[in-house]
Amino acid sequence: MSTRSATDSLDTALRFTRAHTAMAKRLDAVLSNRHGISYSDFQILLHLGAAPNTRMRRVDLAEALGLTASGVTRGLGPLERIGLVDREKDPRDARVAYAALTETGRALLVEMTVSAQEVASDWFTPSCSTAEVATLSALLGALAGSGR
Amino acid sequence: MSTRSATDSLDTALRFTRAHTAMAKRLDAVLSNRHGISYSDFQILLHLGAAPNTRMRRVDLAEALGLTASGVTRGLGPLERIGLVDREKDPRDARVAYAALTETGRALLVEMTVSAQEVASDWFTPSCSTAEVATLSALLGALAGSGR
DNA sequence: AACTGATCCTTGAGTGCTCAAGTATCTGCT
DNA sequence: AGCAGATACTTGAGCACTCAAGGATCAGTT
Repeated sequence: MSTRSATDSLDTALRFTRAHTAMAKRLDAVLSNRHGISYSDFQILLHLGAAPNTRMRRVDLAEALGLTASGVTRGLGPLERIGLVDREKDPRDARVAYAALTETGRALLVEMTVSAQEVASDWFTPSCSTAEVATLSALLGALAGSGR
Repeated sequence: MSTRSATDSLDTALRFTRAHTAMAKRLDAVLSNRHGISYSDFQILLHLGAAPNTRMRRVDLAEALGLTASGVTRGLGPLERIGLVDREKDPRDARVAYAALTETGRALLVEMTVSAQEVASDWFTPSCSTAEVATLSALLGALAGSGR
């Protein structure tokens, strides 16, 4: 019984990574082809776009994405270089460096969001009803929240 | 309406990767610490263990894992070197190289599976009931299946 | 029996992360 | 005022993949 449920969990975990691999590949392929930006970079832009003043501390960005601070530094590098994101200082705390969306960044984000919504919707639809996507979303939300 | 459902899909996709990142990290940390083998290597061993004669063609392994053939070659390298997996030839087709679990590989797999079941179970439990895990598993199975 | 195209696998270069270690700055205790 | 520890960020080395290209072998056609 408890054994049964444990093997179910492992099985679910494996399906989880299998499904996620497929989804991420699809999203990444379309976003890269259409906009020249990877799925992970898009995630960064999206979070910045949703934040007040479209800017965030790097540490908070890492927390929001489930990455390390290191990963955020690496990801932000190219985005700064191509002018989508700006580096801003905090006048009160010299340690922090904000990442802020530029005007071009905001514009690109809008376009990319349309593509991403389309891809995500197409990916879920054939196997899941709208209600099922909602269920999935709720479960994933709980798991992502407690994840750390 | 249709717009609403599209933004839900994107939101679900983001939660999906957020939750998966957290889960994979956890699994990886425990398996690496306790057995010195990463989560992705464990997945390879698991699939081999479930296959007839505990061996598979590399191409089939790639398909099962959702990876490219290239990724499988890279992952198998270290496992062969430390004696968990053997390379076997097909007498009828000189192109194919089977990956086969060794005796040590089978033994380690059994131990690792116990750890992995425990971690997976612990990870799902606080946020999901057993029934919810079952629902999740079914949805993910459908998505993973249609993924390609 | 040779030519064409598909299949299986590997390799070089590059991406996107990780951890561990290091620098700089801030905060609180004494 | 000064020191201790926490916090923010960066950097070097390394891991787990990817794609594109290439080599070897096989199966079907002529």
